[in-house]
Amino acid sequence: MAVTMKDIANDLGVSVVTVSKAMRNHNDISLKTRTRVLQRIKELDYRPNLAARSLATGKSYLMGLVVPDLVHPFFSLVAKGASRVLRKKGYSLIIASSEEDPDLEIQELSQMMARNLDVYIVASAQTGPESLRRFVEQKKSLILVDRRFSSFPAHYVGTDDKEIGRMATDHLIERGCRQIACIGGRDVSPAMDRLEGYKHALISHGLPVLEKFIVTRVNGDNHSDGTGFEAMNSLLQLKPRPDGVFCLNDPTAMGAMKAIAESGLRIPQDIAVIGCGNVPYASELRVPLSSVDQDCEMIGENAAKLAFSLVEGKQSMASPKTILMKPKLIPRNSTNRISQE
Amino acid sequence: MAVTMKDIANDLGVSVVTVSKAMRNHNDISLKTRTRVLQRIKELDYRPNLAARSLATGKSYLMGLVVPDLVHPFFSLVAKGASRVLRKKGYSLIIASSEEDPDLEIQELSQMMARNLDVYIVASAQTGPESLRRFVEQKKSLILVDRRFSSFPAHYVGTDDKEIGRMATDHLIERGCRQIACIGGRDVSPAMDRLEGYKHALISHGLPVLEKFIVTRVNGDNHSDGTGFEAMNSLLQLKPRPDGVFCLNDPTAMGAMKAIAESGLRIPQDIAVIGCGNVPYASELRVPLSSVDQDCEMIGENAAKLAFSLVEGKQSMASPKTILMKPKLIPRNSTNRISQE
DNA sequence: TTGACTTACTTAAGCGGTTACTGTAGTGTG
DNA sequence: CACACTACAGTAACCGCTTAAGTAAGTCAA
Repeated sequence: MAVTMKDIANDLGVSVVTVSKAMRNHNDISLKTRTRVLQRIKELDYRPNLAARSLATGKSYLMGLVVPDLVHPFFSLVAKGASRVLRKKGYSLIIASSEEDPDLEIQELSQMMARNLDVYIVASAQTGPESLRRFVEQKKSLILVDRRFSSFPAHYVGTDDKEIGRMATDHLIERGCRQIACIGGRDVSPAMDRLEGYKHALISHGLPVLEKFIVTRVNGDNHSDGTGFEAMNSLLQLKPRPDGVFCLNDPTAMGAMKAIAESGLRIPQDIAVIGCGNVPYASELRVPLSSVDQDCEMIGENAAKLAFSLVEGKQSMASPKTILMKPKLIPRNSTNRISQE
Repeated sequence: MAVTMKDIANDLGVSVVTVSKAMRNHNDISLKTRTRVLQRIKELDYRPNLAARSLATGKSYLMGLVVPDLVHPFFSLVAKGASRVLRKKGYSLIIASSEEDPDLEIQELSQMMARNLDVYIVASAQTGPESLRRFVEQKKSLILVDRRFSSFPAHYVGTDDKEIGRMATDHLIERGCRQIACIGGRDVSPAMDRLEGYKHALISHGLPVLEKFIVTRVNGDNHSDGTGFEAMNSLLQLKPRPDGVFCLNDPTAMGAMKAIAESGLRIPQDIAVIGCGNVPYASELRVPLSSVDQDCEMIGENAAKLAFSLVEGKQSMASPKTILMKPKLIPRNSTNRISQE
């Protein structure tokens, strides 16, 4: 069996409580004793049993992260950012993937609740906030990332999605596009907000908002599905054809680019394409893809930092905080119409 | 506070032990009592406190996964596969990233050991097995994935890397390449084995193994670094120039393709390129990349299954098991010289 | 020199479960 | 009808750690 406090206490002829206190720098232990204890701890390579500590303190020193898809770079970057912050404070991260399935998400969260995690960070696949309410009821600390719900007050870390929509659309307009389509997901807050930004940008440039140019699909953010490809193919049938496409995320943009390429049209000369998320391999695609960067790692970092302020009682669930990253335009060849005219 | 067994016991006028036994289908509880207990459990949405259970049983119902880079699709797919298996059995997964730093890896593992995880699954960034020995000494269950160490007997789940090397090189030869270079990592077992397979394939086709055609770098498996790019640039200086390149992994291949493209040469006509790992976006790259698929998810699944057989005592650390996936060639345009002759 | 404080440590209790042992009806056996 | 047996439930102890409440010795001012 592993070394316990008892072993150390016996070796040194003190009580376990003394060991416990010495270890955690309580101030009613003499320097001499503390030194002896720490010395012995080091010798035996002792590490406190966190399950026991958790039981005694009611804190688990664990945070949970539930994402819809671990393989999507967006979420793995969020995980990486969060992980980096937690590590420094001796916390560990339990990660679960909901595979975009609302029921599975709830199941994973239930599992986590049995472990009494200190904070739950969730990029939710729910269509509404109902299932999440019981968190708040059970006084659990919940932080939403990426996706939020109107009329559900909760801590949130994400990106200024309206700004993303504006930024991407402005960029296409600036590059000379006038028939600008939009492809993306549905029902999730980032998609809705980006779409709103898109419309706003069109209007403020005096361009019409055409419903036929807007294609939304459920789960439009997945590598494996053909959302972008199919949507683009249907857009290519239209007259006039779009000369620019804003894809609400990069995987969709990849599908769209494929469709354009297969139809024999050129990117960006015939149709310019811009995505969002700035996946790490955006520059290596068939045409290097312009995208709007969201600084995913910072989203993770900020979520973790917010998590700590919840644990430490500096923030409460009662007054939800919202942290929005500033998006950043990364122009690449897929919208480079000026130099290639 | 959350519902405890005590609450249920009080409500029903029985002892906590009865509740505990009923919950876990012990056979010395009457059907009637069991039903009442389960009923009440459901009503109150009770979930046993896993920290307490862990303390009492010595099992944590947690498995740990340490990978060098969570954002690399290979490892996130492994995580996904493992996660899927664990979920079904009520286990959770603690994931940590070592960022390819051996010290950080040890630190993360120490953290995990404090939680008494049931099994540790590691894609190690160590250069040797020394630091891992203490696991075996402390009788911890350890499973290595992807990378292993000679002279360190441990459970291992990976791919038949020599076969990968043979397969990729054979493919290039079959496509007419005769000057075949190889770019990849160093010091890690997959790289060494694939290189061996590469040499073996050349030899068995009567082709010479030229050291100048073999470029190895430490940490050659990272998106952000320029290993593939730099290595390819140096290869392009050689006379005769290689007409085919086997990159030990896809990110390296992406760098190599970039270098080739920038030099004005064509893929695959002038130089064919094949990678390994078959990243999800391989088909969307500037030239769709031929690759050798490793079935990463299955690696994760198998590691998790092996983990359970360790937990259940069906396997022991004393007789390490090795599970190798069969690699699969996925030809794409980057080696498509026949139809484009 | 005595009571009031400190300082440094210990004892007791409990966190929420589990396991091993005990006890008590009811049942069947010879 | 005494006996052993089975079925069911309860009691006690413990997992390793923390917190709160002692306690004993030393320090100091009046």
